[in-house]
Amino acid sequence: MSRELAKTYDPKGIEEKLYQKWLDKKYFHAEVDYSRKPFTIVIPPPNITGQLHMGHALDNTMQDILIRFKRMQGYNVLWQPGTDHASIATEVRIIQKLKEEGTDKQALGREKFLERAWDWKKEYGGRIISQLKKLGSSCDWDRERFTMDEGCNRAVTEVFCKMHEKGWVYKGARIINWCPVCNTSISDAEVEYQEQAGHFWHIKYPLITEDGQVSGEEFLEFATTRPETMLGDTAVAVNPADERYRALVGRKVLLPIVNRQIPIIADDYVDMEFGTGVVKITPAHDPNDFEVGRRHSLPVINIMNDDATINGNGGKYEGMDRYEARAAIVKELDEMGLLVRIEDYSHNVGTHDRCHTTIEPLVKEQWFVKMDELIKPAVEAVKKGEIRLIPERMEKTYFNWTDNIRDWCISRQLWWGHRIPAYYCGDCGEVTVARQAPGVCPKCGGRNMKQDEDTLDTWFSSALWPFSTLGWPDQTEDLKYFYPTDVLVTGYDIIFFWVIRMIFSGYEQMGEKPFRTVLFHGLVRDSQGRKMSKSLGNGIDPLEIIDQYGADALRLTLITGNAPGNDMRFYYERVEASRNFANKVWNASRFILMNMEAAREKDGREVDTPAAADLQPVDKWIFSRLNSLIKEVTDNMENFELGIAVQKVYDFIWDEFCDWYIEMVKPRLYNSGDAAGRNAALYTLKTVLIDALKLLHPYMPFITEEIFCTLQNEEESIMVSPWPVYREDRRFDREEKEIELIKEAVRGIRNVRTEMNVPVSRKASVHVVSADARTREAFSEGALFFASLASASEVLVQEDKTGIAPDAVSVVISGATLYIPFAELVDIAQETERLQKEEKRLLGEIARAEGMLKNEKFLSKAPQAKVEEEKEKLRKYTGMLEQVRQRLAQL
RNA sequence: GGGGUCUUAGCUCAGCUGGGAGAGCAUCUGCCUUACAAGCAGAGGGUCAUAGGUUCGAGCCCUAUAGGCCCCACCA
Repeated sequence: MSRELAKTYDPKGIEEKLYQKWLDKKYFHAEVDYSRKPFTIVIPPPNITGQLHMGHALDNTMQDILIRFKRMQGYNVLWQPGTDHASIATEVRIIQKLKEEGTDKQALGREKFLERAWDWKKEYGGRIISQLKKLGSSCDWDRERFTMDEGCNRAVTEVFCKMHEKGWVYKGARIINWCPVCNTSISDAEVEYQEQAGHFWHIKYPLITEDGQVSGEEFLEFATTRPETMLGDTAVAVNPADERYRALVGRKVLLPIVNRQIPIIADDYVDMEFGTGVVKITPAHDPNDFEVGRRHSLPVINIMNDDATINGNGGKYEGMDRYEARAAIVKELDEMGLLVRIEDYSHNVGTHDRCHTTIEPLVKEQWFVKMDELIKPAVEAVKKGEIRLIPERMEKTYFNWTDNIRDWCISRQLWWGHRIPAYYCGDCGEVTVARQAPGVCPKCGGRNMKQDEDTLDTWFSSALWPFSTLGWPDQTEDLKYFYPTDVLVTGYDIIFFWVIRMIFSGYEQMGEKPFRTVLFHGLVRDSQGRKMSKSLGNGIDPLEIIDQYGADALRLTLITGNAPGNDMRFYYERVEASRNFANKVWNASRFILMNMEAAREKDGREVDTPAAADLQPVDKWIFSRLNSLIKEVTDNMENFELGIAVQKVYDFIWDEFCDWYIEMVKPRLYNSGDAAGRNAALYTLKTVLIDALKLLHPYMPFITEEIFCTLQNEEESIMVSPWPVYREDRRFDREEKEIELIKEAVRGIRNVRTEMNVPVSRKASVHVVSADARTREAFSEGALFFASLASASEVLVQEDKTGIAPDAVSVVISGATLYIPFAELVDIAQETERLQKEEKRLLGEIARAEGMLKNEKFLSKAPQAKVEEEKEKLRKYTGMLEQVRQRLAQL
């Protein structure tokens, strides 16, 4: 920025220029350095299919704030970036594209398909990275990783093999969630339950009589929401305690259509209270039925193909879609007189969270991770506080999951992902899990080895991210130095998918937690509180916001006015407010620069450190205020209270620094012939501004950098400048109090003037009357700015009321009374009314304080400091009341 | 069914470990005061969902109730 500054801040151009500078200077780059303490964050790797959305913007802003804060504090910070191959999401997109081209996955073949996927990665994988850069993210891009790069692949294989050796990765035929559209199994976490209106079909099966005949009279009635699954029924169950059916247990019913005799079994799973107390059991297509089937050694009859059409076990329904079959079967049962009735029924249906297809529970051979042992250290870690979740309530969600955990189905019938390192011998059928493809079967020596066709759940590799990115499975220096990482910032929506899995993986593979703290944020919603989504078309593109208002404004908007873990609504008005703040900072800086320039011309000197005696009480006041701010903001940030911290900086800059301090020093800058005094003021302005900019920098990196460099007239970056620290020698309690008193006086006078419709331009003299010498001195010292702020033609400080017109307007503050003798316009009645109002207010205050102080229990139980505080207030208000009453008496 | 969370000014939300209710936007009134009208100076506006309880003292802690949102869960 040149010394000539535009009147309004325009982030365009500036942001790109500065980001390039930071890159050129390698400020983001981290190297192992044992002389400094590390601070590490691994990025939640965005999907290569992704475009930057508000959620990313929020997530990455938070991380960047922590990273920049810690960097300035002197930590050796590493923000490890990278992207995720997003197995299923990417594969679906490519399939879509193929479809548009009139071809499909099968026609292309695995190898060609993967080529296409890598092309995709090449083309779009970098897009989101460049978008993160626009946001100002200070990631170490030299270390950018990808979940399917060489190192991550090795990590995945290593973990799979190790856990297999341990018996924690196993293959088995279990009931899994099958997506018939994506044609793959999915894990429990990927199932999304949706309330759907459906039907309850009440059906009856004929009983088989004692002598093996189909009864024409006796039936067993039950209800189902999925009649088509009857094709795979292998039993009918009742509760063992159910008197109604006790005699029937052990007998059989005829499964209509299929004409199979199936047993009536007793199992506790059946709820006697629900429906007729009879449940049809389809082990192959219902998780509960599967368990029941295992307990009773029932056959498992799979009736469906992978595309959810009925297979050969469905007899004449073979080839029919599951819903077609449902209708046809209901019709046939009805014709057979076995359909009792149909009831409307609303129930939860499991759907695939990607495509929202109703999932089909199927029994299939899949790979699983055994969870019961693995999860233990992860539970302990959070229980013991070794890993801290913010906000704390997330622990409940966490434990809710860990307490009910089931084995994790990790194999996917997809091509884009980490192929499972299991090899099957075509000769003897031996399964070999190995880090390297075995050329021959270790059992029979056969050469007919084939690798498992399946790939791994995309979260399998994400779970290793905190250490795979640092070089694991090699024992690298990076790993030793940067691991465990410090903070993980992420949305609460992926706590199950990712956070928990990283935690147990960290303990299992590294023997150590992956991070100390998890900082959760909520969702960014639209202005009506709806989730931003493509289908609703209500998404707001962060890049457009950046383009229009600047990255700083966007970042500030996302961070303020919301508590950790809470969802927030996105309003343009709020971005405007943030933009306005940027402009405020810009203009305050412009003001200082202009005055520095003026002083250079007028006084022929640069701003330098003034003699202690040249610093006035106002200067000490703002230093003292800044000092407190530094302490509070630092504390808040250490405690991850990012929104609170920046709100304080905002208030300080706008209210205290701009609206008060700058206004207070103007007379000194403009009028004083005293170069030393001007220098002291400029020094204070500049010094305070620089520290305030530093506090603001993590939130608004661009504008703060631009101003910082201009102000110092040098290239040094604010992002590597030291974070301000609290200084005892900049604490000025007395000056703070005195300036606050003057502010109170100014506000009082402005109030009265506004009430009386006196324009600012009409000056009047102000008499400050106080019996306290120190107070008089304070007003005398501040007379110059006090006059300008209070529109006073002159300020007369005196011990008593001598020489003050009896009809002067008065303002009572604590410890002083101000008199403004307006020559003509004082309306006695109005003035009396005003003072009476004030009297009433003071009486209220006094009553409150007295009430507390008269309360014995308050006096004995409240902390002494609190009691003193109330006593002090009582004294203050009593004094003020006395003044007001005296004044009233005069009128 | 279990759990979480919210209910604070017209709107959107802050309010940390309990000690006199805040911000932004909106509204109203003055101001082009030589950094900023994306601004300045003022003003109005809240029984902090309801009912109890704990406490000297409750927006904050406890219990119940009402309403909203979210997550989890295999009731066929």
